[in-house]
Amino acid sequence: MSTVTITDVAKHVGVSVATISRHLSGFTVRNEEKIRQAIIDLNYRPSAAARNLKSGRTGIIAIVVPDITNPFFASIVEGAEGAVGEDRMILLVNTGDSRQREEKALAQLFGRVDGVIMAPLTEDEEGPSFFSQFGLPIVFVDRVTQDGEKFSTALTDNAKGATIATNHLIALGHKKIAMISGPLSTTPGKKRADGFKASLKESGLPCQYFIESDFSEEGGYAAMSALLEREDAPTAVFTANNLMTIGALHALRDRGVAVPNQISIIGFDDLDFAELINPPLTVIARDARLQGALAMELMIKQLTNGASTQPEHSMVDVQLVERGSCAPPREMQTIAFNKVDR
Amino acid sequence: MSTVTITDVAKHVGVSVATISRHLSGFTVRNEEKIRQAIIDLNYRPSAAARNLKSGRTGIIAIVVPDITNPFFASIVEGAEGAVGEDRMILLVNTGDSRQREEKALAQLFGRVDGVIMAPLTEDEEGPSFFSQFGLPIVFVDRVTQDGEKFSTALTDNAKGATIATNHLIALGHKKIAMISGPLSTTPGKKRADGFKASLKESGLPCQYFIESDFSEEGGYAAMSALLEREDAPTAVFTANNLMTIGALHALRDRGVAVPNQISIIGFDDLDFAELINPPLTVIARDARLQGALAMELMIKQLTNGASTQPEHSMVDVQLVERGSCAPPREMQTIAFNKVDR
DNA sequence: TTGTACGCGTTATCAT
DNA sequence: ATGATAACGCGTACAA
Repeated sequence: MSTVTITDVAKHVGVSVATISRHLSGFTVRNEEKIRQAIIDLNYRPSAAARNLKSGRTGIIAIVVPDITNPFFASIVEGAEGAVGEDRMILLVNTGDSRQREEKALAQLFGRVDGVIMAPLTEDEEGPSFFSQFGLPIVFVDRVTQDGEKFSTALTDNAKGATIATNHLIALGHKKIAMISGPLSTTPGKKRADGFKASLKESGLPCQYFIESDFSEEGGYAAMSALLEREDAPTAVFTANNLMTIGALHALRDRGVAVPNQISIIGFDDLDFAELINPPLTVIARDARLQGALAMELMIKQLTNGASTQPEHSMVDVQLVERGSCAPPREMQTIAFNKVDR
Repeated sequence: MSTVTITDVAKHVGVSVATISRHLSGFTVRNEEKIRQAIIDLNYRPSAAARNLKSGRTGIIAIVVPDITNPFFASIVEGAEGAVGEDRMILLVNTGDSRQREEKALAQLFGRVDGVIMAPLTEDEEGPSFFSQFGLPIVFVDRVTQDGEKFSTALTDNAKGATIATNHLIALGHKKIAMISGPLSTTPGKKRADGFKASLKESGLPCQYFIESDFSEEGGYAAMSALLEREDAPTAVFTANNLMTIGALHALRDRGVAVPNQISIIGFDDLDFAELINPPLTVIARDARLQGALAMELMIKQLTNGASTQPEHSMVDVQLVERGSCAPPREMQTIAFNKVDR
């Protein structure tokens, strides 16, 4: 147990604690060498707790995500980690998609961290107001809450991504286009659904195959299965996140539905193995690491500039990555196949 | 800024700070209701820093992993998170495979956390002696350092997994079996290589296709490419972790090598999409979440029982998950194909 | 049951 | 440049 304090070092060297403290803070003092040696000999480490108490700061930034095993959030965390810098650390909270855990975590966080980067479960939360009430800086990443405008955000251009995906399918000639959507209570869920519906409307297509699911692999599986059950099944589907895409692919595989011959599929968020599956998966991609890094930068800016900082909003761009999972609908394939599939 | 302290509450109610403190600790005091109300009215939150200083504990357990975007480590973290309990939290440190960051993080951790669960970069580190010197409880997960025996560990039965994988290939009739190994300086790297070599030797097969790589996707790609370059290429390959498996699959795909007809492949660690690729991937699987949970349990046990606790070692089992990526070598396929592939 | 007063380890202020 | 000391906010032994 390192029960050795600054006082012990001071006594050992024969100076006052103030001198040791100053040396630690980088000031020039008299017995530099002796002090350095004493610190090593005694194995002295400053107490973080005492420093926190004195300074009111902890040097720790919390990052709250719904599910760390989702590769997207893992990348967000990695990006944030990379941008946190030398003298701060990250406290990860994985809420496991549980509102209870999220609330509890938020309460616990106060006083332990200097700020919170968070991807809230849903938009209708009181968490953030809770924090703003206490003056703890907060930055939203990927998702916001209702009064999210008042805080800095690092989001994705969700609507644009959904529009690109939908238009891609429309351009291929699809008329019966499905969307397996995320919860409309979340930012990305809502925005992507909006983008999808807007594209459909613009092209004069009806919105007949819209399923609100839950961003999970199981949800994607169930939704895709339901879609395939329908008498008049869609010829193309847009899945609103990586996990649901995986689930949908499993459903397709289990039922022996051929992609893209029988159905086209495009997912939001790239997957590590998108090129390995057969056919390679066409997706809307974005740089999640960058998004995490941006969130951290916004947080550090707030921490540096103080409470008076104006909230800033950064946006990560999306792009279409065409691989092989989208093709014209079957009735058009003899005409357009060559043009599109290669 | 929540600059409201316990003193403010005490004054507001008209009692002493001790009474408030006792109330907070769950003791029965006189003005329960008034106190409760005052706490709400004033928005009082106990200072974690002050509590830490007093108690010497932080309620935070650090978990140090090399790469959080590796799904395996993400699952470890998730498992640990699930077992951490109500009144503790997790501090995640992602070292990004950098020894520097790892060392720095360890130093920063002291005083901020009650214990450290860690997957060290390599076995030849001084980290643990560093910790034992300071009396900070430590539990190794997935990997240990040289003197790891002295600490609690939550490992996988790596040698067994490698043996099962290798024997599976041998049983199919393969003679030219390659291994794309992890760094021999790491626990899993070394143990899996040992298991592979032992199996070969037991069957009287030479070890001609052993490549030490680095557990990364790029490394797996390079190693697989090198293997395919060889005049007398192997007919089967065992990849020592998930990322290298992905890399190897990419290399195979890029060169148009058919699996399992031209080459069989089996990987250590299951993949989310193992069933989605063509052919579905045969793997050695283990329960990473359980492993993380076990590590956390060992840590909590140590924290509860104090420094006198004897180190314990828990082991997570492995199992063969046969899918479609392994078949007899080409020259035998006419004979054995039916028997094995279905 | 309640209040007083001290200590936890550090940093900052004030004199020297 | 240095030393003594107050203060950070909380918990708790001690006395009442």
